[in-house]
Amino acid sequence: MAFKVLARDKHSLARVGKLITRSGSVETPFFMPVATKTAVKHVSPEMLEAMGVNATISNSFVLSLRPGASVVKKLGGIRALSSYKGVMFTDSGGFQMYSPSLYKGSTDKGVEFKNPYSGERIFMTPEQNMQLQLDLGSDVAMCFDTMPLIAHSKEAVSLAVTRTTNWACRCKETHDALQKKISKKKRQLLFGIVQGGIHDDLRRVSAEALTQLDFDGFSIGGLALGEAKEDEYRMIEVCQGYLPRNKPVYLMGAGNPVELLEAIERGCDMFDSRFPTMNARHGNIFSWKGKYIVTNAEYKTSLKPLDEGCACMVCKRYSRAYICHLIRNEEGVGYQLASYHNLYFLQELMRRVRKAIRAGKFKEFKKKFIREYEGR
RNA sequence: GCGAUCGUGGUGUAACGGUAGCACAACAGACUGUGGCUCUGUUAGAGUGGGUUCGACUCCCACCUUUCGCU
Repeated sequence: MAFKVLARDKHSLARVGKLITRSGSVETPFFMPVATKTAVKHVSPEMLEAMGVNATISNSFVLSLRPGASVVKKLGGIRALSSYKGVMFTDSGGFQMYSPSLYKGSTDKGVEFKNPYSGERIFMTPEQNMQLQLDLGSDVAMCFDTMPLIAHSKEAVSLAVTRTTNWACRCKETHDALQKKISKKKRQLLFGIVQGGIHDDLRRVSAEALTQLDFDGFSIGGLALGEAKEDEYRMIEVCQGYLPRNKPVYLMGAGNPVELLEAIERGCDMFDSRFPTMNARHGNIFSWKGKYIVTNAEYKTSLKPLDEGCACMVCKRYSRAYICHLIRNEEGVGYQLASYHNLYFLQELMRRVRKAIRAGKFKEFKKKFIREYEGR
């Protein structure tokens, strides 16, 4: 069993659980930073450990380009490469269909990508992707999915759902076969991904089909990409109506603090996003009193910490003025300090959420947080 | 002193006898399973004075200014 529920909220689907992998377990709900090439931008594995981040997600497709699967395999996997101690996820690369510079096209067989470094074309099948993620040695792998764009027609999204389901079967079959000789406790976990855009019926079709396969967890993909928040939350609700309640649910790509609480209330257990680190690089700071932009002129001379309610290493020591100055002048340390703070903020938010759920006070916690964060 | 030359937002520049455009900077915002990328708004300009003209940043004159040359 890769997942255990430890506590449930009485008034919603919110819950505290434990994701158990071969490299350790992580309490849910949790947020994992994006470490595409096994590094969170500007934040070392050591710093992640210091702030209590015990899971990250890297990108198998990007790692296959550099340093390459054979190099990583020779080293003994991405943990040996990075020496990060937490649980390591890998994403398949399906999301890179979203990137015009990498994605060329796809068929029922697989996806054609372009290697941006060499220009050469790469054709990747679900089977190859499973082998790749095993070679990289992550603790949790994601299915190779087909990512419909928001702008796509319902017909196109429907085709993406069919293909994603088909590929999920192939991923599961390949993944099982490749790990047949490995003991259950030492196996890499595999999550299926629900697609379906913002269409209730397509989400249902996708979720029901995936549920037929015995995945270790289920991801909800294709959201948090600019659609209306009400559509996003409704899609989560639709998916949750068909996904098994004894498996972890992973909302992919979500990283906005309020959005995380809304998703947790609707039964989601885990999240990843570049939102906190990307915002940090652009000077956008998360705080308990809301998001603000520290590079704005008014902070040039502010000696306050980024967030007066924060206990992180950055807030204990550095001023807004310093970080404002560093980021304005493109100093890497500025990106690092802001990224550290934003990631710490989400970690602390998740800690408080777990505590509130355990205490039976999730709804009150959420209400209070949103009121203060959004200033109303 | 004489001659030539230059003068357009904070900076660098463009066009034109008929609404002064662009880039950077500044100011504000966006960003959600690659990207210190990128995107979106906003502010802000004709050296001074006169003349010609329906109309002048544009043509003419004087002064001031820049740069160069000559004595």
